Amino acid sequence: MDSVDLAATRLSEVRSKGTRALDAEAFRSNLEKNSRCYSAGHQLAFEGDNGAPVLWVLKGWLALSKSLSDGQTQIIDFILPRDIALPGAADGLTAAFQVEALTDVEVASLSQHEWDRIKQACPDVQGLAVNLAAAAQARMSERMLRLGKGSAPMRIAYALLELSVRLKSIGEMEGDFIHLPLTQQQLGDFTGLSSVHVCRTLRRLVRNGVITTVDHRDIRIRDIAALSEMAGIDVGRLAHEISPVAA
Amino acid sequence: MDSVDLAATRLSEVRSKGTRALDAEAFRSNLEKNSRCYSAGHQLAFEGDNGAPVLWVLKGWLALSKSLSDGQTQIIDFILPRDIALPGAADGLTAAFQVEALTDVEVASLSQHEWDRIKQACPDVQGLAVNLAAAAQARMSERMLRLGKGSAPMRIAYALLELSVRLKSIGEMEGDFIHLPLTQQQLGDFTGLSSVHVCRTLRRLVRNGVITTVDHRDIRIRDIAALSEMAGIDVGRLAHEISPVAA
DNA sequence: CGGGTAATTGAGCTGGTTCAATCTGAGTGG
DNA sequence: CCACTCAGATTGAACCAGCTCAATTACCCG
Repeated sequence: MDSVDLAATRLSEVRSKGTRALDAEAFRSNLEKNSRCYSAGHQLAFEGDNGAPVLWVLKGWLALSKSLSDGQTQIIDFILPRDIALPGAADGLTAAFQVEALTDVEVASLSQHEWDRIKQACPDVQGLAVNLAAAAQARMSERMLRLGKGSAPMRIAYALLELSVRLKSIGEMEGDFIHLPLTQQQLGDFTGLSSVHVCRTLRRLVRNGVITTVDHRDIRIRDIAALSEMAGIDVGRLAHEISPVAA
Repeated sequence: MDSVDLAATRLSEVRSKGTRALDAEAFRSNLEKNSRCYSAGHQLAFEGDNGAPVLWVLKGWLALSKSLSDGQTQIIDFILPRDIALPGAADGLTAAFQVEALTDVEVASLSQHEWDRIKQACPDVQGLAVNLAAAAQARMSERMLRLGKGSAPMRIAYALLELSVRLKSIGEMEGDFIHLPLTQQQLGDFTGLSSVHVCRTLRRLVRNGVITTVDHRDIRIRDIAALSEMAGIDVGRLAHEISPVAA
């Protein structure tokens, strides 16, 4: 399945109520026309940039992050395949986030104007965007709760579960393995912890038999019940709350 | 100006591109029909409730919050007059937040179905919703950055500035005074701090002449430059990034 | 093999927490 | 007008989770 098919798949899921196929065609050609590849580590945009485009990820991971003046960085969200990143601030003019490719990525980049046009032409896309935005808000809220009030183990456990749920929903989870294209530093920027403490916390999870790690990047969840309890969440409920188009 | 006029005002701002006035009428009558008043402290919804309605706030403040099983609470966002709260999770079925009235409020409550209908009938409302959602995401992101990586003074300073910007944009800021209908406990739930530390941090701000407090609820910003620096933000830029319909 | 990045581990420090005592101010009833 | 009450604010003291600093190890790649 190539990457455009991936997006089309998600589209067809949404199109369950039966609207015009032509819209999907127009949209697909637009995506194809605009899609580009970038390699891991590439910066697609910086905070404060003008003319923030809409980014439709076909393949790979993006990180949306914000930084303080002292260089401390917080990863606000990960954008996975089939997701749409709207890095614009409320003024619609500047980017609210820095956007970095965490893996090699294939991304369709649309200007605000093109994006508006596509949404008009294709109600499916409009609906998909609304669903994806709701999912993004839901998972950000769960993270904020833990960022504000949770312990380090809870934050790490939640991050692993959130990502496993999201990967599973796009068919990129193999059994109970998740591949995280992240350094411990980045996992710390995501969970609001120092890289050192991420390491210690992960080691403790391994020692307790909750997870095992291979290669520092591939994590196997051995005891999902323990992990869920640590994260303070029921995995089934989480999947409902943060997955777009659960139906 | 009564509360429905308030909402209509915001609507007319958005309607600058000149669409049908009838839509606005239909929408107004729908709002009027559905608006209700609740008194401070009233719980409008609980996390996990079924059939989460859309809440259009005409008057007063709401808090959207989430809690851990040990009772620790994080306030995810405040909903101010003219804002629309979408407390639904991604599944569209259950509420992702607890919704509490912080003051006496007047709120129009719409079911998902009514909300969809209004958005269809009145593109202005659709556009407004998109703008408000973008603003909400932008301010949540700023807070996440500080929740993950900022010190207590930075979080408090940012919270004060965010709220002052938002109050100013709806004309509810009198000079350099902001009235916060919040206990220090709630301010702590918002900033991810204990109420004790909120108190200490506010006292320090007062001691340094950055703010003064009256009555524990009315805060006067005396040195906005110092507060901005502490928050790590430029107030003008913040206003652009988190204010819907800046134009 | 050398060089560089990321992970791991140890040691000590500190910002923010918890616990607990007191203080303040707005009601409330007599 | 005062005494009583109760929620919230304030302050002190002790504690600790997570941080920083620093050294070492593991791994990848040319």
